[in-house]
Amino acid sequence: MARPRNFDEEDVLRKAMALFWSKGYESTSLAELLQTTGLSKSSLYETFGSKRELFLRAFQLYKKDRMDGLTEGLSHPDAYLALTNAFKTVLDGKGSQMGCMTANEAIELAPHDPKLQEMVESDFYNIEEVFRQTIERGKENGSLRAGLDARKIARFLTVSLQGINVMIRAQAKREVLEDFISVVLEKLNERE
Amino acid sequence: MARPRNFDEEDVLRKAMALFWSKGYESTSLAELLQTTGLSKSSLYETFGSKRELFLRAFQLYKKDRMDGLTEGLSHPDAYLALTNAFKTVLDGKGSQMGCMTANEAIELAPHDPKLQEMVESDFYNIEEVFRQTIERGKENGSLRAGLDARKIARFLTVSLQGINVMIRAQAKREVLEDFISVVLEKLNERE
DNA sequence: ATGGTTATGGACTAAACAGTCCATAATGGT
DNA sequence: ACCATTATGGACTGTTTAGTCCATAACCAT
Repeated sequence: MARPRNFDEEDVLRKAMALFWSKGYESTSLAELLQTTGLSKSSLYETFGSKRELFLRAFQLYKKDRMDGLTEGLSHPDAYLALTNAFKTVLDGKGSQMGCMTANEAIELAPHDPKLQEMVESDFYNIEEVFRQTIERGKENGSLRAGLDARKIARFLTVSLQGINVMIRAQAKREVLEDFISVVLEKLNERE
Repeated sequence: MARPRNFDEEDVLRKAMALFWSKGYESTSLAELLQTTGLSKSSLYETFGSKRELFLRAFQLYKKDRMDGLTEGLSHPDAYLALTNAFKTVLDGKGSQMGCMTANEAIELAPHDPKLQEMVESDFYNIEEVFRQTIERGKENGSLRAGLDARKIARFLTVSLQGINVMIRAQAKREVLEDFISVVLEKLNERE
């Protein structure tokens, strides 16, 4: 019926995501987006409408990808092992150098962009929730001590993760992050 | 002998700092800088050379100001009280909404700008050091338990602070941060 | 008060920016 | 094979960007 697209939308979104993730929104130019996605200007505008809309869709995809990864990483029945593993993965995972796109946008865009503030906030809340559920599960099956305040510890882990993301992006020494994570994880073990 | 400047250099730097702190480097235009400092273009370029050099000087001033504030906040002889107070101050302090400029630049500029990476890294190290010294002092005068690993806990506090800065900029609910800080501070109290 | 010196307003530039538009290319159904 | 439809390359636009430059203004020592 009509001429077909010669690109895959999700593929393009992932390439755009990597760029925005690495450089931020403002510092990523349309020219760069065109170059790394391989799209022409018309195709990009026809398909996504504007730089901002492209960004929003890329960011949504990031949130989904990351949440899927986190949920899967936390799926181990032993909650302590699950959480330990999740935190250690952050040091060597895919976006090891780039930190977390949500943390990046929390700093770059959230303060002056209500829409993004909301997207960032909801992502942080989702992270808190998946941590909380993991902790509840651990309390139930005995892999974490019963006295833990699940919500409080979940918030502790969520904010801790953002600290790690900042340090990663600043290229902090590995030992600093290892020390940090080891102290964070002690919180899950200690007797009161 | 010659026509005098009709502005105070440090005053201008502080105004520029506030702008860069709030909006980041790229998103702050020269036009805005001129408007809020009141300088003319010629004066700004004559005095500071370029947008980047102005930014660097503003950032240096920020680092100095903040380190002075932190050192003073930690001067209380009781190290536990000193640290408690320092963390609680972050919630209501001056740049309450804007987070920490160093954390902001860690995310915006450090990954692609070696000079800034270095400035950010050294700031984080200085924070770690002032925490460490406070902890050592606490161990000596009995306000903290002797078993603490000062460097490790100092790193824990440093990274924790960056987590808080991200959340503040994302306008996280106060209770989330209060929960976080309360867990962080427990680390200073607990028996092993 | 005049001259040497620096500060400053404002016109100017070149490049980069996001975004628009249209003529043409490529397709698949008939 | 042709038509209706959508995709695309590339020319084009208006704005904003950081930065330059020069003629003039303001000052202070003499």
